[in-house]
Amino acid sequence: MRRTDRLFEILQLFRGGRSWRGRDIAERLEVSVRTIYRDIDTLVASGVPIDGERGVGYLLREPIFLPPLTLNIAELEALHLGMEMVRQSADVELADAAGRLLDKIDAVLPSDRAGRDHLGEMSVYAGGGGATLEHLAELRRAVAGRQRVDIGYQRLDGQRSTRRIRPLHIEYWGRVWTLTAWCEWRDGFRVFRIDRISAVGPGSGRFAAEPGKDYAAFLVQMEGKGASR
Amino acid sequence: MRRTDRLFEILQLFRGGRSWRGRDIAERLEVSVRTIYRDIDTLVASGVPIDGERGVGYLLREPIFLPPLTLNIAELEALHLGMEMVRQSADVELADAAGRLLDKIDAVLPSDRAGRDHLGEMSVYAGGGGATLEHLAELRRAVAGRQRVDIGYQRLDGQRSTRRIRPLHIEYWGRVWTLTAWCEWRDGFRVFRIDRISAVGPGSGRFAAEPGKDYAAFLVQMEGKGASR
DNA sequence: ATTCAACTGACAGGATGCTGTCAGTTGAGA
DNA sequence: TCTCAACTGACAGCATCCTGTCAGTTGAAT
Repeated sequence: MRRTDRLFEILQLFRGGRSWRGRDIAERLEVSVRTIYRDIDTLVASGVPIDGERGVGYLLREPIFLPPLTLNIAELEALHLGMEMVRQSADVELADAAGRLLDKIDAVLPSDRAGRDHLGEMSVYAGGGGATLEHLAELRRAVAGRQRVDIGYQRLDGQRSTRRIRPLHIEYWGRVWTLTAWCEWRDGFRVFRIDRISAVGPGSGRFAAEPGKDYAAFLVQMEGKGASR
Repeated sequence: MRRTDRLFEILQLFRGGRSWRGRDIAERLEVSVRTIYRDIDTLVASGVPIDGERGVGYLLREPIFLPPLTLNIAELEALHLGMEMVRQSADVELADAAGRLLDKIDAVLPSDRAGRDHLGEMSVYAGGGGATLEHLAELRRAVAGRQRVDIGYQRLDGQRSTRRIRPLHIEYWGRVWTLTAWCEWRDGFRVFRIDRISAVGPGSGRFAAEPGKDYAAFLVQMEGKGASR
């Protein structure tokens, strides 16, 4: 096997997410362990974020590897605009991630294209303040992990309530984030504005998808009502 | 010079934007033209979009080159979310560029991370329809190129007018796009909602930045009025 | 202090890649 | 049809890189 092919194979092993000892990689790829140590050195030197620890092995610190890409001007502008939109309108975790991604991009662009003023004569004012979205990140995780949660909610008329819900889907409407959920106490679908959710707590574990109470069923129900989305 | 260093130098030459003949590159890097033909073949084979034509030379079809990058999960989510926001809320040019960028990313991701459903249990509904933003792209260009334009505008009360303006800045507010301009007929700053601009025409060429009539002056004036942004 | 596995530096030998040259091909223009 | 520059295939010779081995180092655990 040629060296460049082997380097690629090592990256594919690491992409799987687990850690690998040098000796194990050597056996797998049928070379000496000395060769694997050199290969890992080469990958690290070219920027691949590999962590290694005696007794533990090696693994990729950041699992998503993008090979060299070429973009045109409009694609770079779209990237800058989109990251600014996320920085201002999503939760702090996604906003920070967008910022880090821009930093990575800026670090490798020529100096005439990098830098803070990457939007030129455009500005984004889409923020609603971090506080109103303090629960977005954990709700995203609850949706992804199919975890019931108990939420504290404050309706427009000021009335407060608590609900035990199955969070099904999150929507972004340009200024407002909403959560579509199945409410176990009202036994029906409800849509909550995330900026009015005042508390999120654990709500008795995970839930299984149940026909008639999932997001697909919600969409069918909404179509029946003729609601325009 | 080692070959890999020379390949990098060739990329740097192309990043300058002009075209280069094989013979000129060979002279510059002090190797034979045969070697340069091999180098260009190698760059093309690894995905660099180089165009070549007899008598013209070689140049980079897409001038922005990103070397290998590694991202974590949140950064990839931010990227997907941001590109979807652009696709739905910006003009067709930026929306298409965002789509192409996502296609490029998906093409190089492992299959478990690529694909259309990249937002998982989130949706973006930030579109206002392409028609209302039909002038955004040309206004972006007018701002960038400091070109006066004549616009047809329809105010909220239905009244229509035409204005000759110096377009200074574009703002995105989460649902609405606005254009900040110096209106030459009213001799003052005005802010126009881009979805209410019904026509854009050439407006007697370029304008020079004029103290008191640029975007910085506008911001000072807005601060004076205590307006909250 | 000792042990053991992970890791590194140095070396020899082999393998692979690279370069310039040259004859030939290609394509556009006259 | 001819000319000319851009480009390619083939070749020999050289240069560089890669690999496995082995002695030594390192660091954690005992």
